[in-house]
Amino acid sequence: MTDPIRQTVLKKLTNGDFNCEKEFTLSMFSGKYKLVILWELGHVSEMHFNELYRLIDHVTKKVLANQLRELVSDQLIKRTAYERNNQKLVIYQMTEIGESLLPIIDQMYEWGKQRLNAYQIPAAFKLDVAGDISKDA
Amino acid sequence: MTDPIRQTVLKKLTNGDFNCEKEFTLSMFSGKYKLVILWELGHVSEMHFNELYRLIDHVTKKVLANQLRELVSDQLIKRTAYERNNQKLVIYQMTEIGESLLPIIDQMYEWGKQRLNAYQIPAAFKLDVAGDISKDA
DNA sequence: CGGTATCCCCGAAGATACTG
DNA sequence: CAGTATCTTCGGGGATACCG
Repeated sequence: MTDPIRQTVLKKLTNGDFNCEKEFTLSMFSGKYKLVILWELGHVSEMHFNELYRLIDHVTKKVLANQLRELVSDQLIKRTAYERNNQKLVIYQMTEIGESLLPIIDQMYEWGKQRLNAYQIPAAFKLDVAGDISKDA
Repeated sequence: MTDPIRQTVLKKLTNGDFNCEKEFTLSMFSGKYKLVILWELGHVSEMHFNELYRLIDHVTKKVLANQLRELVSDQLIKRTAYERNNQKLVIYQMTEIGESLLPIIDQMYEWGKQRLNAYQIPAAFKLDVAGDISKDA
């Protein structure tokens, strides 16, 4: 797997499934948990599989593994395996390319926050969000 | 239908299906043709249904109607029906809220362009893109 | 710890035909 | 012109169990 861009994406490109480069960008983070993963990895230097697994509500290992695999093959994050005390460990961390995406994600966060505030979203949601990395209480 | 936010989105909000406000933002344009629609409407003052239909490759009327309906109910675009010479006409145009999303879409366009250039995407795609509203030839 | 392997489901999108 | 109405397909994601 030396492909610079994920196979499916390439296929879509050649098929003309993307109308434009913005759809290409969209495809980078359109998986259900990709934004959270990028967000979290954008705030710490590294993370283990199970850390992410525990952090992200309701995700299954299979799906998480999948999202991570795609993010890796899109070169937004990188995976490093090593060993300590006969224990196999793996860390995930952002690449530069992944980091270059963070400003966009930040803007998405801000836009959503503005918009949700404007409509007084039910407390149920606000509680849920409190678990996320938001500075304001 | 006086709902400020689309039902499905609202349901997801109350269910806690969104981990964060960035996922909410994502849901605004994650339909297959929403980015193009917003992009096009962002560059002209208004557009008819069939103009969009002809402009967007491979979309079916059903799907286009669906995407438009959701964009309307998310208040990103607005729909106006009127009559001329016994002909029913409809125009779609951006709302202020929709326009506030354009900077993000622009950034997505730029990011994708950078990234695709870095990998010399096949000419087939570049031709496809040429049909889009891009200033550079 | 860091994943696979199966089986299943559901909803978005496609194909095609029709309408006021 | 601006859509509906059906029927079908497809694949991302969920549930659960197992593995080195």
